[in-house]
Amino acid sequence: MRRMTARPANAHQARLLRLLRDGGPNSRAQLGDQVDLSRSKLAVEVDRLLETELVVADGLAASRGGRRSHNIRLNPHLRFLGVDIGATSIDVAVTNAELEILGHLNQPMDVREGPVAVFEQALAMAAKLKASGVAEGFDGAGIGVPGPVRFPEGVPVAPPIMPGWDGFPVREALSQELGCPVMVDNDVNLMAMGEQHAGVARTVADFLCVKIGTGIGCGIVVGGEVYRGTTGSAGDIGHIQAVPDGRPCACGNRGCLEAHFSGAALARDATEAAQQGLSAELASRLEANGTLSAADVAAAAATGDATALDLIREGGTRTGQVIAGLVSFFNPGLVVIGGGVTGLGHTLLAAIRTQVYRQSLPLATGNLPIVLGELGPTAGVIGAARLISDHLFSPA
Amino acid sequence: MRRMTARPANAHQARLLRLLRDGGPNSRAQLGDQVDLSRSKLAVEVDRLLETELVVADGLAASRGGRRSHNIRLNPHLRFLGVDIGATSIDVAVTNAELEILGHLNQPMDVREGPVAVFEQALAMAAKLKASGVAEGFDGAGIGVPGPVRFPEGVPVAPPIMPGWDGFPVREALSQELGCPVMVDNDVNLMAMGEQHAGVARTVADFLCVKIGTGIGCGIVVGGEVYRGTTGSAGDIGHIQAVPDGRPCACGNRGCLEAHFSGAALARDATEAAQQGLSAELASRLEANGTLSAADVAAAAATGDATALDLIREGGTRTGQVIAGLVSFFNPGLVVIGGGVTGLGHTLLAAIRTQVYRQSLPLATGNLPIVLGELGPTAGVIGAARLISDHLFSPA
DNA sequence: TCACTTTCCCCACTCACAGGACAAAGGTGT
DNA sequence: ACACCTTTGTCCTGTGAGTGGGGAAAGTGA
Repeated sequence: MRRMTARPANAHQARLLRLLRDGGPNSRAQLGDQVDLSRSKLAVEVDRLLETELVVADGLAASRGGRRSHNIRLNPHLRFLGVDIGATSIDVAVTNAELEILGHLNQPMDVREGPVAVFEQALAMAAKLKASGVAEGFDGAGIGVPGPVRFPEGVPVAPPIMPGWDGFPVREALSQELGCPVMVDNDVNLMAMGEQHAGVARTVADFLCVKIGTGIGCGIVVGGEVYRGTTGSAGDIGHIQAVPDGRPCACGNRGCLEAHFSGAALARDATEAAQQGLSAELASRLEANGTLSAADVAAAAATGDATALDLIREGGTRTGQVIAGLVSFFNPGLVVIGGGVTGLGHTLLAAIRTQVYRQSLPLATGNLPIVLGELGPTAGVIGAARLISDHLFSPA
Repeated sequence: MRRMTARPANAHQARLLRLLRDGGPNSRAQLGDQVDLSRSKLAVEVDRLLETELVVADGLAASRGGRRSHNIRLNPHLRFLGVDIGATSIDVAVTNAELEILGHLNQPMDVREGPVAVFEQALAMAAKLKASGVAEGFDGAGIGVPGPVRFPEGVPVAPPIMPGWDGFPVREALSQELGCPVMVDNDVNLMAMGEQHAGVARTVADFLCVKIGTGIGCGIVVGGEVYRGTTGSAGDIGHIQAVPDGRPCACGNRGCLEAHFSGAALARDATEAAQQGLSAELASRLEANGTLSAADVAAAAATGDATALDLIREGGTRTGQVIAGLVSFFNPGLVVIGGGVTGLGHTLLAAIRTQVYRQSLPLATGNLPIVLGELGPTAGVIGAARLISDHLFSPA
């Protein structure tokens, strides 16, 4: 099929496309109820959208007590590609225009191998998804990378954990390679957008999305829009000092949150504990695999291992301390916890909650839910699809 | 003179009013250059504004090489009242529509005497200004209070340092009393708006404005708009933990920033140091006045008193620690330091800068100015006037 | 079958706005 | 002083967006 290249010609059309994306197929009449337009005007705009083939007519809707309405839906052939590049793995997914995942692949991959190798891998995964029949081509792609991004240009800037990525023209290169529009953002921002679109944050305008993976980052949503900061590094909370004169961190300071708790730090602590004989459970796992990861700690905690539980609780407390500060400052309506370590589940969440509710003022925490992300590993790719669809579904 | 009651009828008129407010009197032609409207349309809107008497014609402008243009300016009789209620004093000022201060009064007053007494005082000061001839009445008033505010209703909520203010209908009561529209906001937000309008933050979209007075608060500006948080308590950074297991704070926790550094804490520390004989300078001042304030510490520091300098430096370091975290999180384009303790001047600023530049990542601090507020005690009242003028200069 | 509802299409009418023509008012060079 | 250009303000008309009504089409329920 020929790829879509049309864009909405005006704000009305953009509005309609987003309604169809977020609300699914809809009758003309129902659309009319949601946008403040006269019936005639609505008909004109819908007809124009039909001409561009961005939307298609799709049979008749159920009657609401009178003449049945024609259903309108986004073109079912539209396909978005969502790529979420983590520190140690790549997620690639294909969605339709309603951002429903049609196919999803995950592969381990070290981001430090550099942009060329990583994107070769990602494109191979995309090709595999194509071959499986869920897509014939892509109308747009969203890319998440684990570091700060100069958003308008789609270029990573000075990413600490991604040597070799600084200044790599991700957007341009992939746009060329894929032959479709591409948008690039920080992976944490995409997770926030994912949870906002299809997860726990659907109804909240201002919230924080804390992603604890290999590192720690925080997506900031203000008034329904991702806030990226002056240089695109907003939400970089991994290097906030959590412990005065604490552990040395790769960034050169001491006591950074990331140095005390993160996927990497947790694995290191667990290994140390196992070697010191503090936990038989962890020690046996270390012997079995040769290394320990956050997942091992989660598993050990699930068996009731006291050392593992302590590690999680202490990490949660540290994280909670930092989040408490952010809550006082930002007064969000919701805090979402996500990322690789969500496997640590309730133990972690409880520790974070305890610390936040203890340290922040009642006015800010009074009605503040702190919850785990709902979408798990799909949050990033859904957010990526959402990113590019927001871009494409806005007036040209 | 009859008070203005008109409001702009549409977004174009609102835009023009704001241009005239921020840019001063202007010719019709120059306005046309700034507002992407046809000359005919512009003429119509300007004529309508002239009819409402919100703006007046004002002679001829200088020639730009052809026929001279007529000057347009906001009605010179418009008057806004700005009231900034601090913890220990009240500032009241009258501005014209261009937000230039025409008269300004300051009086000590303890906010804990309650809203009735405080507003009686504030209204008396407003009356005094009227009597001095700078205003015959007010077309709008902005009020700043030192605590969180439910912004749409203009009602303080659970203000820690203002017992008796919780739920007091400030906006409604003052609107009745003054007979003009009133908007109420947190004093820190108003300071931020003041610095944005007429101070150091004129050209910055995203910045933080840290006010260190009796307490510590932080105004947050995102995309040129003040961000207030879900419940209006955003920016309440005084109770972020700065010192683990530090001093007990009135809020019930330990180690809050405010407990370690603020006007109140500084006065306490200085008194203690004087009593312990650590500083002859402070001791003599204590003997002279009976009490010590932040201003005494500033004066002592100016004479080179080591103890006073140490107190300031330590406080600046603490504050810097917290700000460093906020900078990592928020990635602002500017940090403004203001409030009562700006008298501590460069010593404080240097300590804060050192700490922030040391603790935050280069990407966030790379091009981050940290400066003192430019407007001093007038920032609050200018911000208050700006608040109400923003309200009045928006489509009804 | 009939009365009623809902949806959809068509058309005339309103209104905002742009943009051109022109006059008024001022500069600039000879 | 004069011709000529530039800028500004006003008037007027054309255009295109959008509204709202009328009525046909298509359905429901009694």
